[in-house]
Formats: sequence, C-alpha cells, structure tokens
Amino acid sequence: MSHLETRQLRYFVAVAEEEHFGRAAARLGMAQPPLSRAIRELERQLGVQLLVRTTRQVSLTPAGRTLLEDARVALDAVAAAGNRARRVGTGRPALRLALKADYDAGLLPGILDAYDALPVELVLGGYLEQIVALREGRADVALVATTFDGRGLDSEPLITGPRVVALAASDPLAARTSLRLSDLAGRLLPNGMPAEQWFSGTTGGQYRPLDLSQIFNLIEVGSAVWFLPAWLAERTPRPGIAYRPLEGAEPVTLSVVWPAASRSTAVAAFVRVAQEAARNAGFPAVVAGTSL
Amino acid sequence: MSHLETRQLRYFVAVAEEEHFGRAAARLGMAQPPLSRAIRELERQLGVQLLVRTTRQVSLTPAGRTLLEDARVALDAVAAAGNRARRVGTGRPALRLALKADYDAGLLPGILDAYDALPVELVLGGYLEQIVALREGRADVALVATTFDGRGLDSEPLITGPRVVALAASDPLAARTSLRLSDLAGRLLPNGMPAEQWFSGTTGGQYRPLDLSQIFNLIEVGSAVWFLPAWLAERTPRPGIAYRPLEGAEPVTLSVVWPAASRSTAVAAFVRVAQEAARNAGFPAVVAGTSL
DNA sequence: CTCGATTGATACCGTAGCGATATGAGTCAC
DNA sequence: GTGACTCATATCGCTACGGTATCAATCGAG
Repeated sequence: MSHLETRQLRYFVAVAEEEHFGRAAARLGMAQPPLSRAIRELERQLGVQLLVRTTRQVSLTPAGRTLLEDARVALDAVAAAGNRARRVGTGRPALRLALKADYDAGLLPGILDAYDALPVELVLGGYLEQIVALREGRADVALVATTFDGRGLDSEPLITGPRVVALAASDPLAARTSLRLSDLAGRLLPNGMPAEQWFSGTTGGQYRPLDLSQIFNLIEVGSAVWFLPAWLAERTPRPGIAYRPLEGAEPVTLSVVWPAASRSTAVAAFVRVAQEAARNAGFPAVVAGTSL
Repeated sequence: MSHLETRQLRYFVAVAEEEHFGRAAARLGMAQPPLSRAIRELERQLGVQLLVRTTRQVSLTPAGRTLLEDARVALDAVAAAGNRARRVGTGRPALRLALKADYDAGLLPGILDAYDALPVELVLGGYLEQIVALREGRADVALVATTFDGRGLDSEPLITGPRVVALAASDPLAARTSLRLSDLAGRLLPNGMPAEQWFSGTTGGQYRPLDLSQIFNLIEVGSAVWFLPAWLAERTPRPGIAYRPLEGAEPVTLSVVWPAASRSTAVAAFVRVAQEAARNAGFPAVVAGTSL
C-alpha cells in the first residue's frame, strides 16, 4: 500500500470542487489527460470510486464527498506545517493577528497597548482570508466578525451588537426609525450584490471587495446600502450617512479565534488581553431602535 | 513556491526522530544519499535550516522541532483522509470503536444494546494504538482509560474510580487494608516493568503487553503486582487475587474519545448512548479504603 | 600522531512516473 | 445526423527520484 501524496489530494480537491476535469486542469495549470490519469490512479490506490463520470457530468460519490472534506483539512495541515516552520526559522518571532480592516470595534489600540508578550504583526484580509490564514498557519490568531465554520478553530466572543443598515441621509428610508430587510428590496450593496441576498448564505466569490472609504462614498451618493455591526457604525459617524437598526437581523459578535491545536502561550495571552479590553471598553447593550 | 509533499514530510520525520540519516534511511527502506538530498531540498524549499549536522551528530533547530510536531499532525491528517475515504467507499458502514480488551467496565453490552444507529466494529488495541487509530481515521470513537494527549481529540468522561493494586491473596501486603506506591518498591508489573516506575511517565515501549488472563496468572502466583481501575477490579473477582486501594494515586476516568473534527451523527449518537449507559450503570462513588 | 571506524555529502547514472500532445469515444443539443 | 463538448487512451520526452561508488570530516584507540 503506497502513500498518499499531497499532489494527489490537490488534484482531487480541484476536480471535486469544479466537478469538471477541464476546468480543474486549467485551475491547476496543467493539461486534462494527466489529471484524469492521476485521479484514476488515486481511485485505484484507495480501492474506491470517488467520482462518477459521464461525458457530460462529473459528480461525487459518498466516498468522494468525505475525501473532499478530509483532503481540505489535510492540505491545510500540510501547508500550516510548512508555513510555521518557515516562520520559526526566519525572522524574529511575532504574533500574527489576522484582521479585517476597521472591524476591530476600536479594541485594537487597547489590545496592542496591553499585549506585551510579543510584537504583533497584522495580517489584513476579509473574513475568508482570515480563516484560511489561521488554517494554513499564516496567522496565529484572528478577530472575526461573523459566524464561521469552526472546524479546527476555537473562539471566544468579545462584544456583541445588533446589525444596522447604512444608507444615504437623503434617502427616503432614512426618515424611518428602523428598517426591515424587505424594505431594501432592489437596493444594491457596495459590492454589487442585491441587498435581499445578503442573508441567504451567498459566498460572494463573484463580488469584488471594497475598502471602507469606497463603501462610504457609494452610500453617501445613494447608489448603495450596507449592513454592518452597530459597534462598527458607532465608530464611523459620517454626515451624509444615516444608520438605522435592522429588524429581524441576527446580532453580530466580534470574536477572537485561533487554531484549536495551538498551544502557544502567546496566543493564550492575547486572548486574555482581548477579553479584558472588551470588558473595559464597556460596550452598552445597544437598544434596538436607537438612532445612531 | 512549490508545494510540500507528504514524502518530504515522511522523510523529515524519520530523520528528525532518529537524529541519524543512516538509521532513518534504513527505516524508510532506502539508501542514505537520496535521503540527505531530499532533506536538503526541503530546507531549500522552506528557506530554513531544520537540522544541524556534524559528522557525528544530527540535531534539530527550533524550526525543525516545530516542523516535526506539525508534520506528524499533517501526516496523520493525510492518512486519515485516505483511510476514511477507503472505508466509506468499500463495505457496509459501521461505527468502528477502538477498545482496550476488558477495559469497558462492563458498559459495552449495554451500549451496544442501546446503540442501533449503525453496526459496531471493534478495533482492539492498547492505549497508544487507540489514539493512533483515531488520529489516522481507522476508528471513529474509542473508550480510553487514561489521561491522553488530547490534541485534535474531544472526549467526555463516563465513569471515574480510584486506582487499586492487585496482588496475590497470599502476599503479606494483602493483609493491609490499603497500600502506597512505596510499599511496592522492588515488585514487578506483569510486563516486567518495575512497579515504582509506573507513575513516572514511562512510554513502556520496551515492555511487552499481555492479555488479562496472563496478567492474572502472574499475579496469582505472586510474581507480579498490577495497578488497575477499581471499576475494572470489581468486574474480575478472582479467588487467588486481592485488590487493595492505592493511596496517593490519581483516580482513573474511563472516557469516550473521538476526533474533534468529526461531525458524524453516528459518533454523536454513540457518545450519548455511552453517557446514558454510564449513568444507568450506577457506579457509586467508591470510597477510598473500601475493600474490594 | 596515525589509522580505522563512523557518518554525512557529492558525483554520477538508470529509470519510473509525471505532464504534454494527439486522438478516440460517448453524449447531448438542434 | 452533425457538431460541440468532455472524459479516456495512446504515446513521447524529460524531470527528478533512488541507487552505487566515493569523498571528506570527525572521533576514538593505540
């Protein structure tokens, strides 16, 4: 029984995700025939059929589905091993904190002030990049503002607040004291996504991310609305923008997240400091209906 | 930047564990020169020195130590991915329960009776084999009777009881109502290990395992003593053997353990059934000093 | 100090296996 | 039925992996 190689798993993940040999091969930067052969060899090695191929469709068998899940975890673990070793060997040690720009609710200065165990490097990125950075060992800890797939990750909540909607002050809807999602049907988010799709679990892969100032520009001129946590809205008052509570939306929790396998004392200390900072920040329970 | 392959990690783990290229090559079933070259290439890829070589000694750098740890985790994850896929694809589904023979505290029949989600396959093995089987995906859940390295594993306690010592009924020490570890200095355990080493964190790799009947034979004739959980002793009364409480020993907890990454409902159901069975078994809080 | 033993590095070679190109075969749309 | 699409097969070239032979450095014995 020969050993599995990460190359085989990478190839399989590509095909399984694309459900298409040609696209998977393109994504991997190789031709389709050797990819087909590699997958066939993988199936022979495992003694298991992973994919059902017709000439028009590629679909996963149950074994393929479990392998897809497990292979992603395994590939992350391999990448993390390399990244962590590379990092320990080169450069001075530092705690790498994955952060979404401006999403720290004002806690960051206090945390960095109080955290003296190690210098802190910031790894900026959106929600998905944060999680991937943790899984691949490119970040040690993250501040994350959404519910997330917690496989292999531990977290502690820091602060919680309702979700609010940001719209142009001149918008007719700004006259209302609170809004519902259905009020915003037909409006667009800053990234171009229809507002009513926001809570329906879209990946957003096809929508381009923007930075905060671009977002606020779009909102001010009335060409977009946006959903954001109240603790973020409080910190960014803008004359041309009105924030209104969004009824029926789940509250948003800012959490500190780290790999469950981590036994780093530096990470543990950071978590403690962050929790302390959140308590001291004294976020009041924001009452729904408060005008921000 | 090229990708890490499991072959590179396997080679590195072998060299790092042996701290010797020749022995590592032998263990891998290959010649030494290509192994040296592979490690050098791995260091080049990571841009980090992993090993310090002199002609007489190979030792790990800090980066090498972290890579050794992470690589073992990653290799386990890869192996688990393959094993789980192989298993899902072939044969009927079953819950594979890793078990140390006779260590179920009598809970097993009740659990198997109540567990009807899936047929259950038993995977027998000692403590270490149980943990490895879970990590490599060869078992779904285990009943474990020792504290263990919980990295990547979740557990729930089932029952707890004091540790007792088993010795021949004719042994002079059997006249005492309770014993301390120091009373047993010079005695041997059934596997040949000196009794006083039992709690000093030995790996026991050099001592051969025995099955319960062999163990009890050795104890009956007075050539060995043994430490075991009270809930195991209760279930195996033997005329020629006396059980005495062991003062100063930690209580032993029987736990149900599973991979933290598992989201299998079959495993979750098993855990619930096992906890229920443990409650119903009505193990009384065993008072230290009780004669068994 | 010299010599042999030990151990990792270097040089060189044969080949397995990986990936590319060309082509075949099955299926669907029209 | 024909053309487009998609995966499988056939074949070839080359990379890179592993083996053998040898060198170089270190250490211990005498």
